[in-house]
Amino acid sequence: MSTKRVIKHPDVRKLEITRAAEILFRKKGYAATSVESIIQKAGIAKGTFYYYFKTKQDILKNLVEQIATNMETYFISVIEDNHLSAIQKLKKLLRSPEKKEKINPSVMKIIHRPENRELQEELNIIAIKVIAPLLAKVFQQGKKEGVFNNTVSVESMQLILAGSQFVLDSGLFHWSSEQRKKFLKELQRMTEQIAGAKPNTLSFISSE
Amino acid sequence: MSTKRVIKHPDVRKLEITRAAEILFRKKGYAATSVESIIQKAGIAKGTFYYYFKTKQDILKNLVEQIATNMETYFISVIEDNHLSAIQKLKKLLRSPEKKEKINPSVMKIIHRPENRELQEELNIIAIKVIAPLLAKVFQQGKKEGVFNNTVSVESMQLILAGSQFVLDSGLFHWSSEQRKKFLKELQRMTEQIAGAKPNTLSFISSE
Amino acid sequence: MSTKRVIKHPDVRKLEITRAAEILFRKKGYAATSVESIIQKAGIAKGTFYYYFKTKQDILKNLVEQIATNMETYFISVIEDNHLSAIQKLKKLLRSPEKKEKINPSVMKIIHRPENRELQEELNIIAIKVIAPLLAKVFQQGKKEGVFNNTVSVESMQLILAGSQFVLDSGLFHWSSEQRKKFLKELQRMTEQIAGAKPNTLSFISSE
Amino acid sequence: MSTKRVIKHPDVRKLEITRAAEILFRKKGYAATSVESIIQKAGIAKGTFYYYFKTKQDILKNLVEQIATNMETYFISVIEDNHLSAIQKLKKLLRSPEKKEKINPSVMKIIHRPENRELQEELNIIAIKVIAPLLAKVFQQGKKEGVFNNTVSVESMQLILAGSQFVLDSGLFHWSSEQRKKFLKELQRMTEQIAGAKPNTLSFISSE
DNA sequence: GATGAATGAGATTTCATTCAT
DNA sequence: TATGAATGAAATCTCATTCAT
Repeated sequence: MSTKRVIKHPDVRKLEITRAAEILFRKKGYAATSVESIIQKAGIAKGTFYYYFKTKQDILKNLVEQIATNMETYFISVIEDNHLSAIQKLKKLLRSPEKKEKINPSVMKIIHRPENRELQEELNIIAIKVIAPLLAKVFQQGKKEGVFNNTVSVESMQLILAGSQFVLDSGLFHWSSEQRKKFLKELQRMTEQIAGAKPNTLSFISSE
Repeated sequence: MSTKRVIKHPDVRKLEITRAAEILFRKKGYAATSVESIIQKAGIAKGTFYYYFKTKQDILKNLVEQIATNMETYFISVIEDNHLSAIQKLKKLLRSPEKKEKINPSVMKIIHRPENRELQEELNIIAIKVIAPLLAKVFQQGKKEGVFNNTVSVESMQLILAGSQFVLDSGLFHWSSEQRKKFLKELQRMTEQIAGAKPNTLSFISSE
Repeated sequence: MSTKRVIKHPDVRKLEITRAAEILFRKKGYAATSVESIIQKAGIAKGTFYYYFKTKQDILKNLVEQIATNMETYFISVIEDNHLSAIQKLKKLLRSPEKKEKINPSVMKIIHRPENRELQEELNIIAIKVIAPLLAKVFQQGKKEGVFNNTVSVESMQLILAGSQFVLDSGLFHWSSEQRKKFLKELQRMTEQIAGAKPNTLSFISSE
Repeated sequence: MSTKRVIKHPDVRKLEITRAAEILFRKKGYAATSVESIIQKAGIAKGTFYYYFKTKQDILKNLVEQIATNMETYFISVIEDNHLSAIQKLKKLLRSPEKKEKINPSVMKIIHRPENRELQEELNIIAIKVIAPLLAKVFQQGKKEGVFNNTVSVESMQLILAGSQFVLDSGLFHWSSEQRKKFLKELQRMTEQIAGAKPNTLSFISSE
């Protein structure tokens, strides 16, 4: 029954466990994911889990911090790149595969639940409070570059971001791919209207 | 010691239990609410709960159906009222106290969780699929009445609805009342831009 | 496997569980007694245990309070009986079978452990702080009745009580019955010396 | 990150671990002290602990044997010193700082617990069986020297020893310093009465 | 209709111990 | 000698659900 004891570098092991947990959290939610299922997926013993994480909550907190840091770092790195135009930055930030890896809406939902209230702060900061202002900055740059006519307020940015995330990325709705395309097209149009851009300036939004 | 057995009309009893559950679900989430706490709040015995509801899930399903029906009925009643202009209808639908009672974003969140997957359909129908198209209809009426210049697509409506709900009504963010006002103002402006309305046509959006 | 569900009066059930726990606590100590073993001895399911007691600690606390109350009540009842002489009271208090049932040195030891620190107060009150003063009172009565020549201070009483309890009743030593007799004889002599009584006035101390 | 591997003389290392364990056992009890906490206090790795001690029990056994040997050696060395009078010996044995270091009531309590039954014998020998008889011998010497009138039986000695230890040195009671003084005074008086000594012959008992 | 005692599967967590390096 | 990652049995506790009354 018992497999041989395999020793790995702590960082590797910890990452493996985190990955296993992440997958399960996304699939079944935090509460419905048992530590038992995590260790089975990770191929470790119960004790190993608790060697790396103090509690089940702890692994969630880890996950969040990781994502938060990743996201912010990535966004800032793009924004501070002086070689890029506003449009180029938006492309990178909104639809690039790099971003896909970092943002993690389902984990956000987990965290937002009242029983994880202590972790909310963290998320307030990233998703809406950090990312949206950073995006608003890029739109400002766009206005300077003459590609947008309006100033986009941080609040508008937050509303748009939240809306698209909830409708498109939350996984709560099961849209057909046509419906999805329609949504992205409308999102593009809305954003162009709000920013005062010429039609199709932001066409990359709707091309997945 | 033991409380007297109190016999009530089944419908009354059932409603009482449902109300107790609703309050707790909103406050602590579905998973974190124990049947024990529900019966305590409702002032009944364990067995009584299971006399009225097959399972814990069952009471949630009940709650959803109830809300869904209430909401849809209310929206349709307003929309079908031929005496009202588009603006009047929007006022009633978006900011009236009657609506406040019926829409229930926290229950929606409960339901949307993966472990309650069977209940999602229901909510897809109401929140985004039913309400948004109904609102889009009213905007269409508004265009006919000459108060809006653009057609507002169902999808835009859904994005705006989702965004405002998530940011403002989810209870996940703790905005100051000024920030809240700023959001509502921006929401108003965004909606006016999208609908192609004159500034302040939809001022009621930002007057709580 | 599963036996039929047997429903009993809560008081009866609670007492049964308490008794089972008491026996195991005495035999193996508090820490070494698992809830599992308690429920097996009591013939109940895990849940039933936690239906009656919030935690494992809780049943210990219960036990203590029970003993404390019993003991004090009994001692006071004897002391306030005006028909009895000091000697008669001491007989009743020190060696009667009624007392045997109430005092419970092994539970006292459990409680005195540092990890149960919160429960110590309780015991300070009974064993040393309550009982010893009550006994000292009886010795005072004895002096008035002319059977003792010395006043016995509360502190002396406490030291004697503690010593005899630790050596004889703690169960930590495994004395032969002769050794035990010798101890009781010496305890008798010591007490007589301290109280200033004629030899064998307190002979009942050494006659089990 | 990882601390350098420090190599020490085995005896030194073993002593360090033993000391760490002793402190923790006294503070929190044997069961409540984890091997983890011991290695942390000792600044070593898990494996190192198990290199020096077979099991957790093993370190306790070590501790006991050490204490037992120390104590007995010390007592005998004092008793066999022909230059000292009985009173001088008692002074050394009962209240000297050397003794303080060697006797160890809290470890005794640990050991006396039922789950450590195998270790009890050891302690029966020291605390009550070895020390008390040795003290009784000194009282005998005192009688020969004319300073005591009565023979003090081993059993009386054991009762007094146990009582004073339990009440005063167990740490289970939190006496004020006045109460403590009162106890010592009464202990002195009791002992003098039992030994048949003139008042204040044993005054050193009550002078800490 | 209503009660609440009883259930038991399963969840989280602890910790003494092992073993590959 | 020394390390610390890995183990897994066992402990405590939760809670939706059942059922005799």
